[in-house]
Amino acid sequence: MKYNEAKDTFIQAWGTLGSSWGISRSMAQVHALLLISPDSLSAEEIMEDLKISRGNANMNIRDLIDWGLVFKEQVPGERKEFFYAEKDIWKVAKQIIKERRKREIEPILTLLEELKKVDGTKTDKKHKAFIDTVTNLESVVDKADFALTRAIKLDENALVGVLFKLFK
Amino acid sequence: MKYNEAKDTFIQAWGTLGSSWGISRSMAQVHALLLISPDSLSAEEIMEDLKISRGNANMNIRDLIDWGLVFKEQVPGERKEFFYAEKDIWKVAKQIIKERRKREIEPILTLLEELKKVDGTKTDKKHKAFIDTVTNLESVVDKADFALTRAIKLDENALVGVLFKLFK
DNA sequence: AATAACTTTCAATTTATTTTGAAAGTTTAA
DNA sequence: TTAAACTTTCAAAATAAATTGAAAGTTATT
Repeated sequence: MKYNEAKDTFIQAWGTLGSSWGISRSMAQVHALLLISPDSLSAEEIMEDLKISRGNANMNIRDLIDWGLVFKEQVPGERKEFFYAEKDIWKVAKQIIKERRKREIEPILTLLEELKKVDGTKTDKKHKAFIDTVTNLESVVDKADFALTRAIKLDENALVGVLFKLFK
Repeated sequence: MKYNEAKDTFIQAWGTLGSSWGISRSMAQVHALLLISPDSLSAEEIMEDLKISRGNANMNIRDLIDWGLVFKEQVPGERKEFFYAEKDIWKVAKQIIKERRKREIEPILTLLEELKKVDGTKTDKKHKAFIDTVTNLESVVDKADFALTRAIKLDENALVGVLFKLFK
């Protein structure tokens, strides 16, 4: 396979995968492009390469910076900004977990805590089922949260090592 | 908070969370409704409760069955089908991981393996960066896959126990 | 302080996804 | 075997999300 074909396949696949995880296709594609670029790229280059508009490029670059996955850089002698991605995929994964935890897990736990306070009596079947589900859900989310928080403090191999030992 | 308010809040929140993980709002809502229902529900009841069309209800129920999260049941003396969800959230989580692994992780690993074969020489900077990213990505996805495969074989508390020990 | 280089914004548009609902299909019961 | 009960399908419509691009905003240069 030629380089350009492989590159396009990669960017396209990353975009598709992104969509199925709630990340916009363009954002995933900008990320993919920066992941495989040895040098940092300007907004101009990203637009041209992915054939997207200036506004789209700008917005997705900003979002990636917000997610802590992309950084900007000043190149001496150049006025415009250049962007590069964190290349260490384990760091990338940890960063994504960290952000989603903050954006999604925390609010959900707050909500579940609130929902447990619903009015009702033990004898009401619907009330009981509701409390049971919410309580069980909170317990699992809580434990997953704990596990993830610990996992992202480990290095790439340690987590696997731990789980491996458990099954040896 | 009154039961009905809590119920609606829960269903609505679950729908929103679903959207941000690539699951359609309705599908997540049908799931949420079944999770908190003490009894199994007919398509009719689901449609009415969530105010969605027959086609939409049918389709999302089928998808949930495909995902292994919902089951159908025949109620003696009734012609229509009734549906109920797996209530054990740890089992639900394991099932979702299992399905996403099959649907998404496996194809990605196949693709990455393929992309490593791209033509090029060691001296080409772009080629090298591409191979590095793909290789690193494959290594992380592989390890995550391994970790997840092991994790879903554990019970709800064991995983937390393992990670806890590691940090004690 | 004027201009050029560059970045950001956002209303309008396009594209993608979800939902509807009526018709077709299927199953069960009389 | 007919009809009623129920389920599935799918083209059209509605909704939601992403994208465009031109104008406004900002910053650096002369």
